[in-house]
Parts: sequence; structure tokens; C-alpha cells
Amino acid sequence: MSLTLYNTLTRRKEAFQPLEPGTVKMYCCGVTVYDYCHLGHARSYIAWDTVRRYLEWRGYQVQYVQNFTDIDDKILRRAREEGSTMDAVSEKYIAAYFEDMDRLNIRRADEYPRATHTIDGIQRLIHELETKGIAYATDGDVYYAVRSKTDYGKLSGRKLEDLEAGASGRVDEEVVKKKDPFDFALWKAAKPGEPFWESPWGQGRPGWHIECSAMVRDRLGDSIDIHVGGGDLIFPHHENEIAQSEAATGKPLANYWLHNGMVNVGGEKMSKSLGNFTTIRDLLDKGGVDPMVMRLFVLGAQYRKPIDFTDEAIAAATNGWKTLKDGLLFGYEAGATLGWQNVTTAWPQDKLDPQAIVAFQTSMDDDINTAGALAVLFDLAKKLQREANLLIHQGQTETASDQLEVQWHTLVALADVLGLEVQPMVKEAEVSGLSDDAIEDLIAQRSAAKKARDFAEADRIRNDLQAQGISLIDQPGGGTRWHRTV
RNA sequence: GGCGGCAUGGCCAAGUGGUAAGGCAGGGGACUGCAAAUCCCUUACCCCCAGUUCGAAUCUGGGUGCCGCCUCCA
Repeated sequence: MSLTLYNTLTRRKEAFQPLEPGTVKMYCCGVTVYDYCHLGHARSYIAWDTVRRYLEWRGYQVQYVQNFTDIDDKILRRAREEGSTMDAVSEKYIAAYFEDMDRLNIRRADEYPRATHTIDGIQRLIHELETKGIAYATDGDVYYAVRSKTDYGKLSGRKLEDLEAGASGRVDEEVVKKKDPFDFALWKAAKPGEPFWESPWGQGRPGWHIECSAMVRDRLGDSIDIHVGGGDLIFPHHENEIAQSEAATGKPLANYWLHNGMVNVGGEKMSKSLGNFTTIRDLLDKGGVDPMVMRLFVLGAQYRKPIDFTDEAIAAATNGWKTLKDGLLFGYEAGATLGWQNVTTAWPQDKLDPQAIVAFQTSMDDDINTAGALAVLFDLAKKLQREANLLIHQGQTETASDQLEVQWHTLVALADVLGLEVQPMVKEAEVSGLSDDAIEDLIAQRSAAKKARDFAEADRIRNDLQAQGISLIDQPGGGTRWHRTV
């Protein structure tokens, strides 16, 4: 079996073949740090985090780099609005980014280069392009001449002839300076009062696309395996990255280009400009949504498809997560009863349930089909959930303990590949303040009340116990079992 | 207008040639004093038309609808 990925460059699924066996160089386009991240960002980074986790699970050593764009008009505007500085705004939202993503259990990249820390590399690259006659400077700006690259447009499938100049109706002074309306800025002359760096072209700052080209080259080399980002970055951002890098190096920038689908609200893309966005922190804090629910919501669809963010979808994911969570907690809650040695020690990879592993891998190998992979998790979780209930209600499981142990570890291992984790609850036996004996005693009183057909009293005792986190289960034979919830 | 993608049950979503995974929601039943939990059963001919084929949700052509990009954007 081999992993196949849909490559935007070829518009086909292709078998994944790294440049160097066993290792994967992966670059992810990060955020411009001028505001809190919204669910669109969450979707994107959950998707790529999952790809990374899966590659590692498949045995690859992954080098994962993600940038921060920390110089940009919007950041500067924000700084003005907040009476702050560009650096302060960047720092604030970078910190917020990490807070949000950590909560979503998105593993940190190996490196987070920033545009403002990559000025040297950016200038070197621009200079190289200039030397090769691909870039030209005018009035302190430097532009990339798109006509100089014959395959410009290969990623997005655009042809320069098909593009309509000024289709957006916007005309600014930049247009006048450009040789071709589709030329884009590599370097922008400083405007009064804005941060700038000295350069051969005068004081100024980098354009947007060039930073990624420079960072990829600095951190990962001329050619990498996988370049990922939101589908809205295909054009012009990634197209321009390719143009810059490949014109400079003469080598492919990336062999596989992966793009995630958008998060929609009411059928429309969630975006800042439409004002229909929900920030991650609002969803998690004000919405009271478990971060794992967000993850499950995202993973419920294949990463390339658009997903609609609705209350119903979150509600469904919430219920789904409860099932998975029950399954993931099984070992912690029932392991001791079932005589398992130690639920926290590592479980050997080769002792996982082979059928589940194969099913999971088959789905994931098919362009990271997480929806299919989740079906495997649900199968395991439902089974464990059922066994847990049998254990609580009947005092024994149907399946042998050692088999359950394998299934539980398999579920935990596979869920981990999807970044779905549960923190085992600390058993709060003291919460009720009642000893086991006291509980048994109350149950005996209730049984007596029931026998006397004093159901009001029986229900009162049951409700009291329930309020203290003790659930009672009347059994067909007449006995009553109990267990602590929470 | 150009480029790309999508269209599967009430909702979400797998399945890419052999008579439709899974999740959520719903219905029926068992059990119970009631309840909770549990257990069992149950809901699709895959947007439309034509074609290829012994056979198509799955391939081809056409149509319709929706989304994204073409301006900053995950």
C-alpha cells in the first residue's frame, strides 16, 4: 500500500514519493498576525497537523516548517488603530496563535520563521532574480516580471492571456510602475512612518509572496516534498512563490502541493471581509465547545472539501466526541477492574488490532481520508462503550479482557494519529463525600422502600445519590448496581 | 467571462465498474413501579438526460445547481 495525495499541481492523486527516502520536508503557509485566528485557520492547521502526524505514523521523519507573516499593511493598520507598534501587534497575535493551536492539540512545527527575521534571505533572493533579469526595480519598488517565466500559472491553471487586467476595477499607482499588470511586488519602497529595512533598492520592506520562497529555501532547501496551505492561497500566493523560487533555483519548489477546502457559513466562505467569522477562542470559550469537538468536526470531512460551520454540525460533533471519548477513557476506567497491568505504559505497535490498522491506513493512504478513518475509530469506540456498559450493568464484559486491551490501545493509538486525545479524569471519589459502605447502605434503604412500594422515598434516595454523582442501575433480578459518574 | 472543485438517505459523510461504510438525528420493540442505562430491529436505487458495459453512484458526453479563486485571505 502506498500513500496517495491529491496534488494541485497535476490535479490528480499521486503516489507519495519523498525526495529522500524516509524523510519529508513540509512547509505550511501560516497566518498574517494581525488578529485572532478563526475557524478557517483552525480547519487548515488541523488538517496539516493531521497530515504531518500521519506521515510520522507511517514512519517518515518529517521536518515541518510554518511561517508567520509579521510585516504587512494590515498589521500596520492594526498598530495604528491600537496605538501600538507593528512588533507589538505581531507578538500579541503570535502568542494568541500558539494559545489557540495548542488547545486544538495542533503539534508545534519544528520552526516558525518570521518575515522580519528573514530579511537577508529575502534580499538575496530578490537580488538573484534581478541579476537573472527576472526582477526589475522602479522607484524603490522591485517587481517580478511574470512574462519572463513561460510556465507562469501552472499551479492555478491560469494563462496570462486569460487574466483580465484590472478586473477588480482597482487602479493604484503600482499599476503605473509595473511593466505588466500581473507583475507583483518583491520589495516595496517604505512609506513615511512605516518600518523599513535598508536595501540595495533603498529603504523598504518585502512583498508578501517572497518571504515564503526565502524561508523555504533557508530552512528546507531549494526543493521540498510537500507545500500546504489554504485553497485560497493557490492564486496568487503559491503561484508567485513557485515563480520566484523556480526562476531563482531552476528546480521545482515542491513536488506536492496540497490545499485545504474552506470553512463555510451559510454556504459562503468564512472570511474577515464578510464578517461571518467565529474566532477559535470564542468557539471554545464563549461557545463552550471542547477543542476535540472542533477537531472532530474538521476531520469529519476530507480536507479538500468545503465544510459548513453550523450549530447542528457542532452539536453532532459534540455527540460523536462523547462516544469516542467514552471509548478512549475505557482503559482508564475499566482497565483496573479487568486486571490490566498498567494502562499508562506504552503499548507495542505490533500488538495493535491488525484489522483496524489496515482499515485505518487504507483510508488515510487515500489522500488523507479522515472521514473514512473515523469510521474505524467509531467501530472500536462503540464496541468499547458497549462493553463498558455491560461491565457497569452486569458486572462483566462479553469480550475477553486481553482482547479489549488490544482494542483499546488500538483506538488510543489511531486517535492519536488524528490528534484526538482525552485526558484521563482524576477519579474524584471524594466528591460525593460518601463512602462505598454509606452508598450501599442507602441503596439498601431504597430497596426496602421499593419493596414497601414507597416509590416516592425510593426516588428521593436515587435522586439524592444522583445529585452527588452516584448513578443507580436497577437490574432485572431485583439487585441494584451503582457507579460514580463524573 | 476564465480556471478549478463539488453534487450520495432528515443533516454530515465514505464508497471510483459488480446491486450503497460510518457519524448525528428519528422511529419501533425489550427491560423498568417510573427512570436511567443497556439490548434488538428499522429509514437511500446515489442531481437530470444520453451513451459505453453482461453490469455504473462509480467511466464518457451534454445539461442543471452550488462553492472557491481570478483583490488581502487558511
